[in-house]
Amino acid sequence: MINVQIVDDHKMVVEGLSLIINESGIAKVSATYSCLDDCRKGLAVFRPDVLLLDIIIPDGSGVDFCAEMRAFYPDLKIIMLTTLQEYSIAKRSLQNGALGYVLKNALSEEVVKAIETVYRDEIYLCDEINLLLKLKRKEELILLTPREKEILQFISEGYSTPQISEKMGITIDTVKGYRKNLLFKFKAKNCVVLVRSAMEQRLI
Amino acid sequence: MINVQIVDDHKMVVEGLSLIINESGIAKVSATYSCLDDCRKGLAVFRPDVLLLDIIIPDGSGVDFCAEMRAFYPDLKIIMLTTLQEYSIAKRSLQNGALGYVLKNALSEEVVKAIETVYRDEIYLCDEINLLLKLKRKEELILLTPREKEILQFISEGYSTPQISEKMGITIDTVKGYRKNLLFKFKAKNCVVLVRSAMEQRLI
DNA sequence: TAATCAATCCCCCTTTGGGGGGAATAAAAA
DNA sequence: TTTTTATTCCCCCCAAAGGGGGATTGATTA
Repeated sequence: MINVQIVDDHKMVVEGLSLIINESGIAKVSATYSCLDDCRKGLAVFRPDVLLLDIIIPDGSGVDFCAEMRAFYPDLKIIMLTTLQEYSIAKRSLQNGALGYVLKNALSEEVVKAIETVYRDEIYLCDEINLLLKLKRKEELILLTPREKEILQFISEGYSTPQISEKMGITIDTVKGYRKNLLFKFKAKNCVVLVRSAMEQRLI
Repeated sequence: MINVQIVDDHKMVVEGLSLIINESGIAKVSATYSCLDDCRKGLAVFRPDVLLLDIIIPDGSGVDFCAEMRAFYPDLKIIMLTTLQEYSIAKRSLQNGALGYVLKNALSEEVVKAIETVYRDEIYLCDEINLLLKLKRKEELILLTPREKEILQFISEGYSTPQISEKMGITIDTVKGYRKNLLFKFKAKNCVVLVRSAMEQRLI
């Protein structure tokens, strides 16, 4: 019997999912958490074989949490369970050590299949994500430096270049340089598109 | 026995929810749909007492669909079932004739309670939304004219004022006028904030 | 050691954005 | 009928954005 735990703040998903997993006969849900902090504490006490992990969680990002838990518990198999059908998120998750990626609009049986697969230490991706990864394999992930993230954040809050330069204690020209570089990295024709892309990739 | 149908593209939610509603003994799920178009066809054939309606659906907006269905079937009770804990969405839903608003991170029992309540033609709001509506009662909803929506869309796609004027066949000055008006309506200091707010309110 | 890269700064220039006004038209609502 | 509202257009002006080119430091990495 595979020991499974779930992190998701949507109680309805958790309840429905638990029912289905427990009835499958091959796995059972030993604990559920609605936030990352609870999960952190729970895993320290009682460690499951497989962790089903949502990405949008009130107290943090499931993607980052994935990397954190993999560092602590290298044997833990993590399956991302999310509504986000986006290449950048899926790729980031896999880079952070997730073994599975299942969309919430998949059938529940798919979760059971995913649990079995990652338990054998194999990767399980639902069809939609598999396709996305194949199609967009060439597209590179946008990696931002800390300074770039700061400036992106200020831009998205509507601050102008002079205002940002004052807030950060650097010259206007430096800020301008970062702006240009951000536009280049995102292939965005202006700040509006830049912020929109960043929001869609959950970088803001 | 209250007759319930569900529209939600997250099959896991639908499956879990159906189990719980059917086991409650007071309601049963007679059909489920994963898109609005299926639901439109289904309701024409077999009409339930209560419709549980997600807001983010692949082929359209649950909020708009709510108004559409209420026009066709005035007796149909609609409960919005969503992850969106946002004032503007909740208010828009109620204005469009929804009788209930339940967050997906509520307990499943809350859905059963909501079904019973709206079946008696009373309004059911989960606590979080009730609080939001009380707190933000003064904040006015942003209503956009068709032309404003078009221009907002173009702005969010990164087009400049001259480009928009060309695309729409109106002068640059007219587009400028709309821009200024949009900034005013959203109380946004520039286009970046405008688009960000619009995205957060799902107007884009 | 040589090469990268993040972070900082500088110059040039043109286009776009945004704040301030105002006004005509036609349709819809009061 | 009067009033509101959506749509359209016009003026002025300045600040900000964005495209192009560059350079220097210091840390990390190959």
